[in-house]
Amino acid sequence: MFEPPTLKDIAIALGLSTSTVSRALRDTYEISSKTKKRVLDYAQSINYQPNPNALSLKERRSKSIGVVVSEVANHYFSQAISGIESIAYDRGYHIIISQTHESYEREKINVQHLASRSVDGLLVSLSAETNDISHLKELHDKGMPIVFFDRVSNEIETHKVRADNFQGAFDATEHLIKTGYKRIAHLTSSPHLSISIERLEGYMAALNKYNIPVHSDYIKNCPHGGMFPEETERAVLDLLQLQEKPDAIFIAGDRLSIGCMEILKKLNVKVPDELALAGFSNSDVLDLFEIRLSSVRQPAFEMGQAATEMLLKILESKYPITEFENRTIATKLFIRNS
Amino acid sequence: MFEPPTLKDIAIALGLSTSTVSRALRDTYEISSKTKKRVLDYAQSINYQPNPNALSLKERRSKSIGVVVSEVANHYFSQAISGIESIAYDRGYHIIISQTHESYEREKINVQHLASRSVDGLLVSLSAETNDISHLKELHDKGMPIVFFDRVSNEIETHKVRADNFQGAFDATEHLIKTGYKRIAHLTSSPHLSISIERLEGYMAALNKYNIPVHSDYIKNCPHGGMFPEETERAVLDLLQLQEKPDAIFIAGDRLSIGCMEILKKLNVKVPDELALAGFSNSDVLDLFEIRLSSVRQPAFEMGQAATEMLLKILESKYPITEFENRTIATKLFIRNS
DNA sequence: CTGAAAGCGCTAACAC
DNA sequence: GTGTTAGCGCTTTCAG
Repeated sequence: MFEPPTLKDIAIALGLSTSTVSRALRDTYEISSKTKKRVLDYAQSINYQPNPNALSLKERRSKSIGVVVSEVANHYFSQAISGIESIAYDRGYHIIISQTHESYEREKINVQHLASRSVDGLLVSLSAETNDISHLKELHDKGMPIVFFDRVSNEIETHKVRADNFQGAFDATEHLIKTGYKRIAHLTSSPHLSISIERLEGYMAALNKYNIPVHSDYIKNCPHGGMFPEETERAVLDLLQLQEKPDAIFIAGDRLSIGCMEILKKLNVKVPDELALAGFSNSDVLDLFEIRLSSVRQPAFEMGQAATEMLLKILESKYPITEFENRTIATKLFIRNS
Repeated sequence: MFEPPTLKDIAIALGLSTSTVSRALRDTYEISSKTKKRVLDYAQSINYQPNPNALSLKERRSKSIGVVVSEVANHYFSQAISGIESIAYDRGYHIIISQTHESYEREKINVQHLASRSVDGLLVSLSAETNDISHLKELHDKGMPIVFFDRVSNEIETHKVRADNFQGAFDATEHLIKTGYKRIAHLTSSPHLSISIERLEGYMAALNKYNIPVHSDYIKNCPHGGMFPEETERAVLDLLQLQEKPDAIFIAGDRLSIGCMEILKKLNVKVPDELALAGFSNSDVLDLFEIRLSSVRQPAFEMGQAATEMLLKILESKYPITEFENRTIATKLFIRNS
C-alpha cells in the first residue's frame, strides 16, 4: 500500500551507495558538498523521510514515550497530557497514551504493553486501585526510565513531580475554618494514593492548627476516586446522616468535587448555607457554576511539562542518573463561596 | 540500559536456531510439540516479548494509529479519544496523539510527522484554520489510510464519521423559536469547517421552517473556534451592539458556548431574560451551571469508536477498499433554559 | 522437524 | 570522499 522511498531508492536513482546517501543526509563532514547537495535536493524532491522503525531498531530507541493515566477525559489529565505533548513534540518525541480507568489490572497490562520496548520511557500516574507497584519496579530495575507525576510512589527511586497537595489541602481547609466552619468533613479518593495521603495530611494539619479535633467519621474514602457515582453518593449520604452532621466538606479530587455537587443538587442541599464545600478541581468552568465552589487548582499543564522534561533528561543523558529530583509545584486556591 | 531478551537469547539458551524458536512461538504446525513446549516455557520464564520495531520493520506495519485533533483538553476530543483508545486497545493497536491547536501549519507538520511511516493509518479531525487539505490528499494518494471524524473533508474519498450536525443545529434553533425567540443569532467557528457549514444549514433550515428571515448580521464566525477568548468576545459584543439586538444565540461549538457564557456573565447580561442561549457542548457538568444552557451533545465516544473501527477495517482488509461509509450519528438535545 | 541465509531500512566500522 | 559489509530482531523461503 503505502511504500515510501528508502535510502536505497535514492542511492539507485543517484548511482551512489546507501551509506553515502545516509552520510550526506546526516551531514557528515567527510562528504563532498557536491554529492551532499545532490542527495539533499533529490531527497527533498521525493519527500524522503527515514523509516522510524529501522532507526529504532538500529539505535535501540523509538523516540516515543508512554503515558499512563487513569482517564484522558478528565480535566486534570487532559491538561497534563497537553503539557506532556507540548514538550515531547518540540523534542521530536511521540507520546503514546493508555488509560487505566483506575484499574490495577489494566495498569499492569498497559505498562507491559508499552514497555515491550516500543517506548523509551514511561510517564506514570498510578491508578486508584494500585497498591502494589512491583510491575513497575521490575521494569524499572531492568532499566526502563520511569517518571512519576501526580500520583507517585516512594518505592521507586526516580524523578517525581507532584502538586503541593499538602499545602493545597491545608489552604482549602483553612479557608473553610476561617470562614467559620467547625465540623469539616473530608471526602477523598483511594487511601493508597500519594495524593490522598498528602491531602489528608494537609487537611489534618489545618484542623490541628486551629485546635479542631480530627473526627474519623468525617473522613470518607472513595476507592475509585469517584469514577462510579454510587461510590460518591454513598459517601456523601453517610456524612449527611451522621448524628453530628458536618457543616462543610473538603473534597480531595476533581471528580469527587463534581460528583459531590451533583449529589447535593439532587438532594437539594443548599451550598454553602446547609453545607459548605471546598475542593480540588481543574475544571476551567467553575466560575460558571451555580455553586460557588472554592477550589484548589493543580498546575496540570506545568506538571506534565516538568515530568516530560525530567524523563527526557534521563533518556538523553549519556551517563546513568543517580540523583533524582522530587519536584513539588504549588497549587492555587480560588476562593468563591465566601 | 533496558535490554530485553531476544529470539537469539532463547535460541542460544536452548541450543536451537532462531528460526525454530520463532516458529515455536508463533505456533507453526511443523514443529515438534516437545520443542514447542520447551521454547514456550522458557520464553514465558524470561518474559520474552518480541521487539515491536523489528516486527514493524519486517511486516511493514506498526500496529499504531495516529490521531490528529485540535486539543486534547477539550470535552469533545478527550471523549472521542477515549472511544478511540477503547477500540484500539482491544485490537492491539497503540494510539499516537498530536494536537494542531487549530493551526494549519501545525496540522501539516503533525501529519507529516505521524505519516513518515510510524503509523499504519490516521484518524483526523481537521483544524479550524485548515482550508486546503492537499497535505492529506497527497498522503492518502500514496496509500496512507485516513478516516475523518467530526471535522471531515469531502475532498478525500474515505470513511467518515460525523455527528448529525444539521439536525442538532436544527433542533437547538427550533427549540429557541418554539420558546418564543424571534431574533436568533448564530455564533460559529471557522466557515471552512464541515461542522460549521452543516450547523449553519441546520440553523437556517429551522429559521426557514418558521418563516424567519436569515439576517446576515446575525451570523458571526470565530475563525479559531473560540480558542482565543478575544475572538469570541468580539463576536458577542458585535451582536449585542446591533441596532436590532438578537434575543437569542444559537452557538455552534463547545468552546464557543463556554466562552459566550463567560462573556455574558462578565457583562452581566441575564440569560435567558435578556438573551437566550442554546449551543453545542460536550461538557458533562452543564447541569451544575448557573446559566441553564440548552445544549446539543455530540456522541463523542461513539464517534471515536466508529472511526477507529472503520480505520481498522481498512488496515486489516486484504483487498483495497472501494466502498466508503459515511456515517452520521445522532446528537442529543438537552433542554435546560426554558 | 529443524537450520542456514536473506532481507526489512538504516548506520557505522572498515576498506580503498 | 565513497563503497562494502555487518548487524539491529524478526520472519520466511529454501535446504536438508
